[in-house]
Parts: sequence; C-alpha cells; structure tokens
Amino acid sequence: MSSLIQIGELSERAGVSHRTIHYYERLGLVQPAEREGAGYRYYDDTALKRLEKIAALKRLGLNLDEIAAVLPLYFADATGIKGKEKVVEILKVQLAKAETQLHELTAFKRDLEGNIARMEELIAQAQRG
Amino acid sequence: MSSLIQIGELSERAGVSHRTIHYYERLGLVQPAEREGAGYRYYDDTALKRLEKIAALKRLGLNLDEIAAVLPLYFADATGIKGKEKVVEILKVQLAKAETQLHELTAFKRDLEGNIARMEELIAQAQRG
DNA sequence: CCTAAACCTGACGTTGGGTGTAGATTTAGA
DNA sequence: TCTAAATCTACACCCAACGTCAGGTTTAGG
Repeated sequence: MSSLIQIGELSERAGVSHRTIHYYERLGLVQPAEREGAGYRYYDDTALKRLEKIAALKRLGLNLDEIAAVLPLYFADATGIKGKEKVVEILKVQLAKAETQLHELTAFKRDLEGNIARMEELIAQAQRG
Repeated sequence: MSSLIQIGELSERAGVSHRTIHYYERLGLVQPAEREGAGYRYYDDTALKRLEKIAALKRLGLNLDEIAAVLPLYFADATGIKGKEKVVEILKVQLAKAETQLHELTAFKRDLEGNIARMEELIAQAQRG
C-alpha cells in the first residue's frame, strides 16, 4: 500500500500551512484518505497532487470556487461524472477566459520588453553622457 | 481644451464605481486634473486611460501595489523618470512572472480542450447508446 | 509509563480590495 | 431663486483566504 502521511508532512511538501489544508477541506477541495480513532487526518498521494493543482490554478487567477468546479476533472474517472453538459459549460467559460488572458498577457509581455529596452537605453545614454 | 468630466461620468465610462475611484486615488493610482473651490473632482481623459489600464493589469493578476509600480511607465514621459534601474528591476520581475504564467496558461488551455473533447465524446456516446 | 511533538477544534484577527451609508455641501437647470 | 441631482468626507461593514491563539487530545519514542 502506498503510505499515508499526516497533515504536517503534507503541509510541508505542498508548501501550504495546515490551517490552509483545513480550510480547503471545509470547501471540499481536499479530503484525507482516512481519519481513524481520534480524528487525525491521514492523506495519500492524491492529496498532494490536488494541492499542487490548486496552487497552479490559483496562479492562473481562478478563485477557490472556480477551482472547486474544475478540480474534479483532474481526478475523477470520466465515466463516473454526473452532469457532463454542465461540466462542459464550465470548461468552455474557463477556456474563453484563458484565451482572453493569453492575448492580454502576450501584449503585456511585449509592453514590458519594450519598456525594459527603452529604460536600458536611457540608462546607457546617461552613463555615456 | 479637452473637456473635463466629473467622477460620475468617469465612473460610468470606466465601468467602476465612484467609490472605487476614490479608493484608487487614496492609493495614488488616479488623480483628478483639478479640484476647484468646494472639492469636486474633475478629470481629463488620461484618467479614463489609467482606469482602463488598471483593469487590464488586474485581469493579468497584478495586485494594486504591483500596478502602482508599473503604471507610471504607461503615462510618464520616459525622460522624466527617476530611478530607472529600479524600474527595470520591477519590469523584469513582472516579465518573468508573465512568462511563467504564459506557459501555465497554455498548458491549462490544452487541458481544458482535452477535457471538453473527452466530455463531449462521452455525451455523444450516451446519446447513441 | 511519561513526556514532547504533533494534532485537534473553535473563535477571533488580518489583509486586500473594495461597498454602504449618513449627513452635509454644491452645482445645474427650470 | 430654488430644488433635485451630484458630489463630498468619514466611518463602518463586507467577502475571500487565510493566520493566530487557546485549550485540550493523541501519538511516538526513550
């Protein structure tokens, strides 16, 4: 069996606090594989993967509600998913957002590069002159 | 002279509340062109452009502090900018972030497309069978 | 068996990014 | 000139996403 870890180790590996993990649990984003006797949480390796995915989606600007909506797709087996049309709808909204963001981000990157070049030119001029 | 507008019109054109404009003013993100007598704010068209730029940068995931740091670049004339090395530093940090985000976003988009295709295939199967 | 380290829950605090509201003032138009 | 609409300031409040603190329980190692 793949070994179970406690919240402390999970927290450390995932780079988030244990309180954050508790919080995510309340939102339904991660669940311990088991909680025996006194209530200690024991996690398997999918928990770590979920936390990493959550972090990645957060970096893309999704909030925790949106993440809750798309996260199952990465972990549920497709055959068991209910309401597939609804899921597709959500995905398409996210896709449209992603495409817009891609364009804006590309433009922003160009801006930044232009500004950097301009600044460096000015600095060089100042140093020469 | 290009006509000045009041906060109500600016608010409407920019698609943000006047309270938000007040808030941004406190953070130094926008300033009225003038405030005569009793304190009414009158804005020129650069204010609208600033608000639009702020919105665009927000969509890219910058927070208001980061926006405050890069916003001057879009409006100040380059010859007047102090501390150019510092500015370049900030820009390079933003550029690195933008590049990372571009990669992640591209991957996310691929994921979404894959998931959508998979879902639609499942739906089609269900309808056939 | 005992104790330190890890964990638990629940309540309250904090930060960022705003929104709501009240009461007073000002302005524009009939 | 008068009034309705717009604006002003200041303080309070909201939500998301956590963090802190307190007090109690559990577990692992010597």
